Amino acid sequence: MSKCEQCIIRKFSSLRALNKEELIKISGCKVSRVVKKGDILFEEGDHLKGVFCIREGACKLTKLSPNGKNHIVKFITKGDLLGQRSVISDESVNLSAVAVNDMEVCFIPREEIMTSFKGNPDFSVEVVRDICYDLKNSDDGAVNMAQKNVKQRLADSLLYLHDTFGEDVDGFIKVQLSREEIAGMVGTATESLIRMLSEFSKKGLIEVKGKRIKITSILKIQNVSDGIM
Amino acid sequence: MSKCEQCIIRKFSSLRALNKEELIKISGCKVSRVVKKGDILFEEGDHLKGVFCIREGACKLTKLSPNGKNHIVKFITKGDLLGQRSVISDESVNLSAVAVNDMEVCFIPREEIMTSFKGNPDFSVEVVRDICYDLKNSDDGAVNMAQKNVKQRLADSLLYLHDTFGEDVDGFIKVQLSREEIAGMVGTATESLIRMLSEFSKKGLIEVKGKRIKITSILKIQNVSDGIM
DNA sequence: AGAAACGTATGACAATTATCATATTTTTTT
DNA sequence: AAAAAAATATGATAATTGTCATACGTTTCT
Repeated sequence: MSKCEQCIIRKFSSLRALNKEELIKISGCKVSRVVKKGDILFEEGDHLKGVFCIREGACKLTKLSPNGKNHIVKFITKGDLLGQRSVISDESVNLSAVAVNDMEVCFIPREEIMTSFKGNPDFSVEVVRDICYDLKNSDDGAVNMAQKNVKQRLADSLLYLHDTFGEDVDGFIKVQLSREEIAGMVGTATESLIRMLSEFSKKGLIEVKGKRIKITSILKIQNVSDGIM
Repeated sequence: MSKCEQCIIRKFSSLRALNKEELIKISGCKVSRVVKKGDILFEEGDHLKGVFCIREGACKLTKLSPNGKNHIVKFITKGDLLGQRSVISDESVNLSAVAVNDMEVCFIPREEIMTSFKGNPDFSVEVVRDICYDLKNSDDGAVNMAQKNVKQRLADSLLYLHDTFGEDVDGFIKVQLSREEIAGMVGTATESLIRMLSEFSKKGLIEVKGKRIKITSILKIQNVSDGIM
């Protein structure tokens, strides 16, 4: 089993603020686990006993809307921590986490996180910084949802996916989502989403091959997002 | 000048986790200030040098959408702290704060907050808890914005206002907003909002007297919010 | 291989919402 | 108190988006 000290996640998440002793301690009690595509890490209402480190793969954070649709709030990818919010505030999670591809995750028990949080100010500042960043993004997202139309929101979602997952060798976004899932991100009906994807495709903004999507012109998509059409 | 130790705000915000010495120290360097209705506490992009304690009155947190409309993200009222996020993460604010009525606020310099945050684990846990709570609400809000229609969102906004400001003696919500401001909360055109208010009024869900709004049946509004119409 | 199930796509239509024009009312200013 | 400005209200219409029906293509299962 590999040690936390050498793990890449440490470099990019709030864990970077931990000292050697803390890392060794965590290394000893963490549990590694493989999560298959479609598997559920946790569900709305669950009480988490620790945080997940994503070593490989990605998952979506979803929330069941009152209308019965599954809304994708965001994606958590390699190098991210998952579950910080509810572990530290000691509340049940308000979102479900489902793997969008095969994952490899480590589980760090709540006690370890809290001990470091209370004992290591550098760590607590980093954790809060992470959560504040999420809060800022969430507020921005809410404004976009409220003020933009579906076309603009689709543009936003495509840019977000591109940003989060990057491109493969052919320039396609490195994640495969169903049309229904994308509709769930954008907040629209699946049929409407499909139509809009074809429209974007016809206008040469994107190229679609099955589930794979390539952004042909970031600038043009950016313009759509900003309402310049 | 009154002391922080006796201030009501202390009881309801994360400040309750501060000890006597910390409170006395803060008491000594805080600055009280009166903010008139319509005055700006800070604007998108500003770098805050401390947090505000709201002793009296309320302000709206708004964000200018790419479409040029002012979206109201939330309200901060008596007893709340304002600016924690950006003070602790040491980033510029992403929202503007504008007084919706006359306010009385205290300003606590950044250094005081950070010293306590780093030195008093109880306080840092409370602060994070507050921010986590905001994050949870923001995520929920984003989902509602994305998945609900305008009518449902108006119901949500009315319930939120009722919750946040309470009722006056006649049962009207204790805040007066322009139609444009409410439209900015809901994320719709002002004309659409006005129509929907009349519709709610005709159906007996609310009673409208000028800028004053009374919810006649919380249950019915709740049902509208949930899509039961 | 064939059937069933599912995801994707498209047409037709209805419902929702935005926009523009124009009253009407309220508030502010002079 | 009258005039001007701003906010509220309503009608007409267009644009956007959702819903239902149906067809087509893929995947899955036996």
